[in-house]
Amino acid sequence: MAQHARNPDQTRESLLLAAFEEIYHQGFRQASLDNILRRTGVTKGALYHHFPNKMALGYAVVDEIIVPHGETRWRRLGDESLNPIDTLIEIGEEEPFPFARDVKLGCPINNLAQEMAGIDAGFQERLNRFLDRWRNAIEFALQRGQRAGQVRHDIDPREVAAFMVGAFEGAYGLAKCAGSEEVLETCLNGLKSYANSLRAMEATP
Amino acid sequence: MAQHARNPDQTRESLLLAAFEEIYHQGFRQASLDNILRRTGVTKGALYHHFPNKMALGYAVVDEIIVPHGETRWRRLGDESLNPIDTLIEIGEEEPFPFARDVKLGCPINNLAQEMAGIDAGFQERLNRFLDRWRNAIEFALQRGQRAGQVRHDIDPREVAAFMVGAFEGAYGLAKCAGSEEVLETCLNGLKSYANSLRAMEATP
DNA sequence: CCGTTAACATACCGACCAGTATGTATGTTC
DNA sequence: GAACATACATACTGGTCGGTATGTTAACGG
Repeated sequence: MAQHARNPDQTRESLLLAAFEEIYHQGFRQASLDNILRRTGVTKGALYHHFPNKMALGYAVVDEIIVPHGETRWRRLGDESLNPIDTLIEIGEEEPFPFARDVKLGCPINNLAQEMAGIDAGFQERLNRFLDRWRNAIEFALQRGQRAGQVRHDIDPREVAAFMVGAFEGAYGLAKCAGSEEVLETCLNGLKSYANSLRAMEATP
Repeated sequence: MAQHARNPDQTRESLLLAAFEEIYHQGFRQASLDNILRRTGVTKGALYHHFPNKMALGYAVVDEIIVPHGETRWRRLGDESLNPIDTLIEIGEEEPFPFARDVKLGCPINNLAQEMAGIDAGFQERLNRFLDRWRNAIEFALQRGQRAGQVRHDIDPREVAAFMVGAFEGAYGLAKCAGSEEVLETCLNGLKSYANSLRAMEATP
């Protein structure tokens, strides 16, 4: 039989992308390897040459696709030249993922976290680590803002950070269930108002 | 063979409860009918006597167990003798479900909503209807609070309601992924602070 | 040119799963 | 007490799934 083009990196990459799609639409446990193979034209032998099992493929999707892309969103929070509240609001207004074309699919990270937490420790640890780093990034940015006089001093940065991440993921979750861009807009507007309420009062000179 | 006790109502009820447990732990699609039958001692013939298929069993769990119990939480928001912000804070401090003994299992409604939205219209419609009613209950309570001078007039009740429901479910989602009561506490404290910030300023006489 | 290995391809397996076919015991009605 | 419906029980089916066993082909080092 005609062998396909032999390019291991490319094969691996297309498997990761197809697996991401399948997992994003179906969840990890409902994701079918046969579907992924059908999507790519890769055969089962090739798949199991690159990954020892389904779990490892799932972990690779998280480690190499979902998490790196998610992190680019809040990386900017570390920029000390910016007002952290402005940055938070900008982040909220951006398109979340290039993946997430459709609000009906929700947030890939939240989807997986809700599905796999309590089921598989490997997934849970990866996703929780991501969410924890996200919370920390916000927390540190708010602390910096407090020192710079941009953020109110009567708020607890750790508490606000956890609340904001929760509210953000919750907004995408609600919108997914509602299947509605409008619900997402409404929730995110609420989040934006909240973020603005964290600003330190301008000292009117 | 020795027939079991013939009590159709009881059989149906125990199926619903076992199905709820299985779905709560595994999600609907991963829930195994054989597991449910094993949990109850009910046989497959009995199950399919009471429900035409797995989907109908799942819908019944939502309609007869999950939604009714969820609604008891915010039913109180309609009480006009109470300050709606006090009520919201109290609701946030209550134990969420008698089901939800364990923060690691998350919120049954959110779990199902995230799993089944976009997969099955019957589930999605039921869960979205619930969440929509919840948002409306908060919205109306806030409007009433505004008229009564208990809630600030510079907020949009609809926006705040969506934001709060999202933040609430998001808090349970984060805590589930973190597997941590502490994360839940932190998020809910943030939500509580937010709720307090909605109070109308006391007119100092 | 030969041996070895990486990179696949094909065929198959046992487990599980939703659903069904068929049988049977029990209570109710006339 | 016969007819009938309800409330089950048992055994089985077709399909899907993750995973494996066993090839085969191409590239490459010596």
